[in-house]
Amino acid sequence: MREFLKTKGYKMTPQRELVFRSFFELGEHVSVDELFDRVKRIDKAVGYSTVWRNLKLICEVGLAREVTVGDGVTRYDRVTRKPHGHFYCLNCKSLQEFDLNEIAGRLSKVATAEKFATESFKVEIEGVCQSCRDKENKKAKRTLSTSPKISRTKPSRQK
Amino acid sequence: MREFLKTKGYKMTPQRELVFRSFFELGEHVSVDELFDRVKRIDKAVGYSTVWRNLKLICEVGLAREVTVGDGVTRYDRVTRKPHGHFYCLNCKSLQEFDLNEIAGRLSKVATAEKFATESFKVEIEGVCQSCRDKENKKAKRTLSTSPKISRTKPSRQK
DNA sequence: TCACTAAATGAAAATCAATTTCAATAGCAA
DNA sequence: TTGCTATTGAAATTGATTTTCATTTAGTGA
Ligand SMILES: [Mn+2]
Ligand SMILES: [Mn+2]
Ligand SMILES: [Zn+2]
Ligand SMILES: [Zn+2]
Repeated sequence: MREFLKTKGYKMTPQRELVFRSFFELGEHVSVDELFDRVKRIDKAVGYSTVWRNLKLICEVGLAREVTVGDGVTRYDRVTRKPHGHFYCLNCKSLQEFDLNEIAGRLSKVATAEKFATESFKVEIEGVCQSCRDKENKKAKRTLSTSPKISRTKPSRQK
Repeated sequence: MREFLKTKGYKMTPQRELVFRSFFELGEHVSVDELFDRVKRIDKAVGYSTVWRNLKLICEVGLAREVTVGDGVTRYDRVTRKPHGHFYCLNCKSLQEFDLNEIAGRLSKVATAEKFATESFKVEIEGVCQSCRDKENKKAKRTLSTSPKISRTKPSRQK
């Protein structure tokens, strides 16, 4: 890792080391805040901007990609294996991955047909995950009179 | 229109009328700022928040959808005909649409297989559009020595 | 080992789109 | 008309992201 960065003109520092390691431990769909919390648990002197900058760097060198699902918080997704799309649960805000190889093929064709030089795909399915629907069903059984539907309102940017 | 809104408990006002009309005139992939500018040209007394709120309302009543391409600016897309995906040119930031009916079918299958209750799809192809590549090629012919590649850097949120 | 230089850091400030607040205004139903 | 409520516009707030800047540090090579 140190060597890898050195060839690109970057230096290795304890903070960078920690941020990188923490990111790869956390794995998928990590937000800056989540990573910052994680890093702070080990070294509370590390600054937010350091975490942010190193997350950007991880993307810069091609080890992660930004994922924006429209809830106002950018997540960072480790670049591994084959391309994948995301299920985004509007209720619990979780992300699940699904394979994209079949669909990617079709998208490539479309892009070629339209003379578009593809850099990447972004495929997202918004809806409600099974776990949320199960919970909802249980609740519905208890409360037969009213129908407390799952709120599918788009989340506000505020906490 | 007035009647349509009335049934949902909304009132019609000159400002609302103007915002709605302007939105449908502009058509596709409109940002709040763009719409605000347009509206202001006709009535400069209309406030930004009024435009914003009415754009939200247009979505609320199902006439438009938000489109987020990851450049930090939400666009609003008139809901028409069949579902479509977007080409997003990383160079000129333009959006082009492409048909999604074939791909949508596959996505539905994937969602069903994973017990996910789909609400909507979001399919985006990032890359460089033909027009941008043409310009680039012309430039390359003139300047044979250097190679002034198109910047594919993700745009900053700042103006 | 030592000194030098560019890169990196942390705190704070700035930016920016999005959203809310609030007092004043204006639809519209009765 | 009257009264109630939705709507408006300006300004303030929010929350994520990004930059600034003074200081520290990694890596280089004498
Ligand atoms: Mn992922
Ligand atoms: Mn569109
Ligand atoms: Zn869920
Ligand atoms: Zn272009």
